[in-house]
Amino acid sequence: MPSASVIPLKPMLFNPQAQVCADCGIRRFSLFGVLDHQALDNIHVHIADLHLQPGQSLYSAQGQGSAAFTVRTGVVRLERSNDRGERRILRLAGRSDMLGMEAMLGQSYAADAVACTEVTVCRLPRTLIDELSRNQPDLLLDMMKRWQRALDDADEWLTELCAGPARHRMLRLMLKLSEFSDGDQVWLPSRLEMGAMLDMTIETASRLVSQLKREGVLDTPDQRHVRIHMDALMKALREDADGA
Amino acid sequence: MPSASVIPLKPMLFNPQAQVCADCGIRRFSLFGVLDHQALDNIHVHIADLHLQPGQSLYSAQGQGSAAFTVRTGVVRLERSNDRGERRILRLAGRSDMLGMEAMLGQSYAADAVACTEVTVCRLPRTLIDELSRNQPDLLLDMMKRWQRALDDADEWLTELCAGPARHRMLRLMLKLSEFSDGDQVWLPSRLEMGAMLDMTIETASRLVSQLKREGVLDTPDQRHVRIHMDALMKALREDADGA
DNA sequence: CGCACAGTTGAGACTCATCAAACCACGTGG
DNA sequence: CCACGTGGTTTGATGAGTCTCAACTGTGCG
Repeated sequence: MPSASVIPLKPMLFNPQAQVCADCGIRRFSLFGVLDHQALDNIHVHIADLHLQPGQSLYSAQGQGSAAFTVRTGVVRLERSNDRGERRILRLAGRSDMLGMEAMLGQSYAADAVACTEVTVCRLPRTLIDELSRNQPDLLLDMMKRWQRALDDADEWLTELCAGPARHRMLRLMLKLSEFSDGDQVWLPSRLEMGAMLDMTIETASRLVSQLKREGVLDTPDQRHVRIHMDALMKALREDADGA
Repeated sequence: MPSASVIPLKPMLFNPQAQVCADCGIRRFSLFGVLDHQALDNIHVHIADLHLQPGQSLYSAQGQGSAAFTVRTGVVRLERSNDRGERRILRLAGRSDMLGMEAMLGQSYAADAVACTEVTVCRLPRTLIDELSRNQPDLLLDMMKRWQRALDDADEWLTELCAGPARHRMLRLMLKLSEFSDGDQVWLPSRLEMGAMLDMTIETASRLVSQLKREGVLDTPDQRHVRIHMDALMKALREDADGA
């Protein structure tokens, strides 16, 4: 037994990877959240930390996937081209969301993942799942919950953002964006991105944003950020639901 | 060794449940497809066989889920109400698709599941997943693949059926429906259902169907079935993609 | 300064929703 | 048997909502 003077408050972690994960700000929301320090120490695969600039691609559809990812900061969009060659944004991933999990099943990626803002992610190599099923089978259940969460997100995106008149879809988008806020500022997509999310033209998106600014629902300190006045937004959503 | 005259061609299964599953026509597409007879014999939970009439509900959102289901025959729709109280169909499930898997994670159902046609399903009790993780951990990986497949379906539904002009969405729906065909007849949704899938009114849906009948893409032996002329459909889809 | 590019705004065309009426296939009850 | 209502479907006329095309305005950058 080591002398008391050198025992740290937390158990010492000999695996440097474990130390990084232990200190990670979002660990309690992430896959490893349920692991204690000791268990963390037993993870042997290399978990890399990636940093992306807006517009940079995290992975591409059809690419043979070699890793899944956990978003630590920023917003990532999942997109796909349909048969007419138009790009469609399927959904957004933010802090603590996991994407590209299909790679862990040996499948190719199902969509493109592109950074919308500055983004930091953890890269979880494909082999992690093998290690988990051997050493931490409990985490497989957690993985399933991640899948279910992705499915829930997809379903919600479809019901809320893909139906009804353009104005209503835009209002719902603002509500959705507010979920990705850090502080009172929220990332504001380009008009092109809005179009790809809501299936409308950039002109319509622009008109709607301008309109909401005039109504005092939004204001835009700069081109890529927006302050959303939630009370006004909610009021608009209500009026719009039963008013039409 | 028993005398040759009494040895069955397949090994004898003592668990009556196993016998049912072994004889199931879709077993090789289903969760238990990878199990051999012996392993099948070790499944102890009770897997019930359900039969539903068109319009009958399989489960409802918010209901505390007690089971997942595998579709053996027929078509089931997953639907949800959005904030404006309109029902939206999220996707369809057919032969060998699994639904309600969230129940296995102890969660409530994320949507309503309703039979569109006559339907037969297997009911897989929630406790099955515990049994699997204890006795057949390999199947957990298979379960994950099911989740990924559901996610892929959701993403495809969104990209193909939720964007573009009404006519194009209707054409894509016909293509999608043809995946659920048995024989040359395919289930034809009601106009109300089409509206809930494609976000259009029943009038628009009706007009488009009539138009496609006139063009020789569809014909309807009876109200609830359609014969789809795939070559004409494909031609229409192509013209529609680059023509507009 | 001038170019490139995203965003804004307007006018007209077209798609689709709305409202209304008629039709059809049913089953019910007189 | 037929009249009758019911619920889903079809069709038409009209108007609202979006797209398209076009011009213009900003903003950043060489």
